[in-house]
Amino acid sequence: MAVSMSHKQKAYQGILQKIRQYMDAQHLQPGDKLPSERELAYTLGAGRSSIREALRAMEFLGLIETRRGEGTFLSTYQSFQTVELLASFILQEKQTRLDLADVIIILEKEAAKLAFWNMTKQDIAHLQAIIYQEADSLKDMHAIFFQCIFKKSNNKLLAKIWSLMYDFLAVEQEISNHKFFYKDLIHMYETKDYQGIETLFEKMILK
Amino acid sequence: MAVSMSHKQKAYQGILQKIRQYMDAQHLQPGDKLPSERELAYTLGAGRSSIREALRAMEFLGLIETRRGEGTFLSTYQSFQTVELLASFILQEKQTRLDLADVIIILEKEAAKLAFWNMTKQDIAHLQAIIYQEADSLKDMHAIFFQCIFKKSNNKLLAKIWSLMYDFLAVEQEISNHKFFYKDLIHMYETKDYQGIETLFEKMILK
DNA sequence: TAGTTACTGGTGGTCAGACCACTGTTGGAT
DNA sequence: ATCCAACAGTGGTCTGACCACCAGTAACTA
Repeated sequence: MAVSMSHKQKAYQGILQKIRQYMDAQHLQPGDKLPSERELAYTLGAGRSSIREALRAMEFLGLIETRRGEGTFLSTYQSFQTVELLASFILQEKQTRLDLADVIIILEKEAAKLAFWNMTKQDIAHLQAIIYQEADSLKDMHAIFFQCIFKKSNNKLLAKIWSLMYDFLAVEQEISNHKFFYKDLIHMYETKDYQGIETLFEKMILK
Repeated sequence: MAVSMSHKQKAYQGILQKIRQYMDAQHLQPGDKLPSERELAYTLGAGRSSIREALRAMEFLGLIETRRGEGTFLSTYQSFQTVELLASFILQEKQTRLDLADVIIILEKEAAKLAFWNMTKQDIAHLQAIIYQEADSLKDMHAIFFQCIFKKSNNKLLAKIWSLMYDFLAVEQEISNHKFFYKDLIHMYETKDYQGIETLFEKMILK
């Protein structure tokens, strides 16, 4: 078998990686052309059908754009259409919601900890202001509050995952019960109580 | 051409629709089995490769699950495919790759902690076995090791995010430095040292 | 020369057939 | 009744073959 399959991983997943590497190595910009499917197949040592499955995945994500007779190109725009499509599939299974809630708490906790070391007095004051100026809803306030924290965490990926998950949270679903929570967190920043953050969030994990 | 192509629409898109219809007509429930690829190809009048491209898309969306030697099944865990989406086009950016490493560590840490309360002696023995039976690569070993832990964490969403992120890790990128790491973790399970897990992972976060 | 046409090579789109590796079952031997 | 080997079915992959389409280029015309 040409494509190295490390443990059940399908070929197209490996190919995705390789194509990504290729894009990186060649410094491809949006709009640039990718090698032809046949060439990719030869270069990466895979069958053309496997290459195509990988490309379909990328196309589905809006990463590339294929034009018959011309070739495959890096997409110039990030299509968000996919997001909406996916949103329509959101499931209502109970367990998933519980999982989701935990995941969000975990992300918020870690962001709060990462942000800990970058938190200035000004930032703290800002947080304070957020919880006092009444927002439309608790959920909005919560979102703004943590957007701020995620920003200070300096990890955009973490922030992105969070915002995505957060969008899925049913509106009715409670976020954090009381304002005490936010005040407590701010207080920990003020008093440099790193360990306290862990404890504060830990209580909220359901299981 | 067997598959009706209403101008420019690709075959697999039409096939997606047809499969949807089929699912509806047959009242398929999550977990039910789909016809085999060959049968679908015959029934829908398309080539098997086109069927596969459609199935790949559905799999990518988390709608189905394929099991080699068994068949294709409706996923019991639909939704949050969004994560995948996000992952891929977020990861195009540069800085995010550094963030990625941290995120993965965070996810693994939290999974390890969630799993803590469900860990039996048998499970621990299993983990032990994994690190001793030499795998193809360290990355593979690591993956198997944590797949086990994520399973015990009882949070499928967390696991899904992790596996996705993990796929994006460049092969060369080191995971965890030494085998000591795994042994340490196992030891903490044995000695019921919950706090130790936090500390163990904390050291690995870059910033 | 300038403009049109026809040709040609390359590309994605699709299909058919062939293996392989894996799974669950079945039927016979014990 | 139990066990195990052979088997049929399935997804995973590769190959080779067409087709439809596009972009140049060469040839032809005016």
